[in-house]
Formats: sequence, structure tokens, C-alpha cells
Amino acid sequence: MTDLRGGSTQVLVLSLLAEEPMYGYQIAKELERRSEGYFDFKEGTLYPLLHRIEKEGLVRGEWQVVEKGPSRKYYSITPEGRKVLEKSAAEWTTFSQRLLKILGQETEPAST
Amino acid sequence: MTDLRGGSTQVLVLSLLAEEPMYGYQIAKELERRSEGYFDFKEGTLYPLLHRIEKEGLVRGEWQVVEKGPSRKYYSITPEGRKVLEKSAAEWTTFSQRLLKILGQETEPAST
DNA sequence: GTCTATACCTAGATTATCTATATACATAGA
DNA sequence: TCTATGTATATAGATAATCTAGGTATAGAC
Repeated sequence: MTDLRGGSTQVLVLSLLAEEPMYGYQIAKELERRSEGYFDFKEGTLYPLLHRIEKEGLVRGEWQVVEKGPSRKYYSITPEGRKVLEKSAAEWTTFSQRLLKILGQETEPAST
Repeated sequence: MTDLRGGSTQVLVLSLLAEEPMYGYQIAKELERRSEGYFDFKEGTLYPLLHRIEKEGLVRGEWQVVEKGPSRKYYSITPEGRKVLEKSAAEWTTFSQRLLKILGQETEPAST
């Protein structure tokens, strides 16, 4: 396991940023959209996370002024961030498969 | 999501106890065995969890004296526990599928 | 006599997440 | 004009799951 509890937010965020730079609000909306409303990240989760992974060097943030409306802070993934993403995506995949396998033990057995 | 971060231990434990009553040490070993060493629950996680879900009425604990070696506290799942298991197993399944789907976005696309 | 396995327990620290609140600009409606 | 909603960021404080690290006790192996 190695500390897989929670931490799913990070891998999801990195996985989006691996496609293209995004700003916080956009990340939240995009994850919500892709999951059909399932993932609903709170601001109190997302922004501190972005600050943390920026400090850790996994992403780089850059302010961008918008004509109308508040400025946006665009985050782009770094090479280090891609490494972490690759590793933790693999870990989450393993974890999910292991979990589902054990939970699956007690699904309807194929008519014994 | 509704608070899915962590909490995987509980659903795993309940899922084992849905098969048959087990004691703490046995649960740890069994999960380790079934996951080929992947799940490795620490005592500091497992025992407090068992106490909590017993207090919540999801399991019932019963001491059993063994001829040789320390006594064991066998836990059996309650009807309430089965309800919770069913619900959280479904939630974990959804969560895993959603997660894997989004992480899968950036796997090798089928040779475009 | 010490080590390992079995079997339970708890205190304290860490940390991810949530709740709640704040700021600020734009627009639409009453 | 006032208010509500959407956009966009931010932080303080609470909650809770997990880990670390210790402790007790029995039994068998070397």
C-alpha cells in the first residue's frame, strides 16, 4: 500500500495537467465534467494541494491576467511531476484492482 | 464522492467478516494473503478500527479462550454491518471505476 | 536464554480533506 | 440600485484515517 489512503486528488490533478496547463477553477470543473458530477473537489482541498505540489516542484504556476474577470493562475506539469504521476497512477491502478478483487469475493458466485 | 478518502480498510474488513467471523490478527493475515502481500494493515490501524465499528454496531466482538496462546476476540458482522458493507462496496467500486477512467485518459491511445 | 510468532492494546503524530469564510470582478434580474 | 450568481483565488480551523512506536503476554524453536 505505502500510504494510498486519500491522495487521489493529487493523481487526478496531475493527470489533467499532463494534458495541458490549467488553472484551479478549471481543474475542478473539468474533473466534475469528466466524472459526470462524481468528483466534486472543494476549494479547501484543491488550492492548498496546488500550492503544495508547486512547492514540491511537480507543477509550475503562472499568473495570467484576463480581460474580464479575476486573474487566473495556470499550472503546468514539470518533468518531475510527470514522473510522480506515472508512479502514482500505477499505484492507484494496482490498489483499485486489489480492492475490487477482494470486494468481488462476495458478489454473486456463478451459480454453483 | 462523499468522503471516500481513505476508509478502504473498513470496507475490506467488513467484506471478510461477511464470509465468516474472524479475529483481528487473522483478518490482517488473511488480507495480506489474499492480496499477495499488497495489503499490510498495521495494528495501530486495525484494532482501533475494530473497536470503532463494534461501537457503531457494525460488528459484534466475542472473546474466545484458546488452549495454547493468547485469547482471541472474534468479530462477526451484524445486519447493520452488512448494509454498510453493501453500500460502501458499491461506493468504492464506483470511485475506482471513475478514477481509473480518468487516469486512463492518457494511456496509449489506440494508434490514431 | 533469546528469538520469533501469535494476539491483543493504546498514545501521539501526521496529513488529506472538509467546512466556512474572505476577497474581487462581471453580469443579470428585481 | 441592490442582490444574487458565476468566476477565480485564498486561508484558518476542524475532523478523521492512518502510521509510528511502544506496551503486555503466551508458546515453541534453536
